[in-house]
Amino acid sequence: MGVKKKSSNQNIKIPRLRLRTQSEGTRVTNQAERSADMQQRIWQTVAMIPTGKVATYGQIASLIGFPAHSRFVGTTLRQLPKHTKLPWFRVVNSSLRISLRGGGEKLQRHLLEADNITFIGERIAKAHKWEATAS
DNA sequence: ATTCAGGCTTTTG
DNA sequence: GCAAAAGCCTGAA
Repeated sequence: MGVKKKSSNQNIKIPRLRLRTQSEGTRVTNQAERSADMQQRIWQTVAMIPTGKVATYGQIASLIGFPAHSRFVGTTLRQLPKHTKLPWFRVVNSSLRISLRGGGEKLQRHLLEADNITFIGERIAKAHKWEATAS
């Protein structure tokens, strides 16, 4: 594969989404529109985490092109409806630990274990970290 | 406009 | 490995 790698950039394929057109009759600010677009990208990226793998918030943020927005990834996932089809539970913090506090932690771990993911204490085995590769 | 808290990350000690 | 501090960015009050 004659792929030239520049700096520490990984061979990651970033999903390209069309910017949605302005909805009629509804004026949205540029900022709101940008956030909505970021959320779309977050959803799409999270959706492609394969079963048995986990990604970090920062990893998702980098994949969508905003490496400094790891917290926003968390905020976005938090707002998901309970019945969502998105595998939100496959996103963990940079220590490969569950960030959720309260009852959510138990649920997330349960869902991850259902995906055949192994824990070492509170930490997820490194082998489970998802490495997005160019297809 | 300002302040604060949030499913974060990285650096230091 | 862990705790504290500092960055970073957004949404809500």
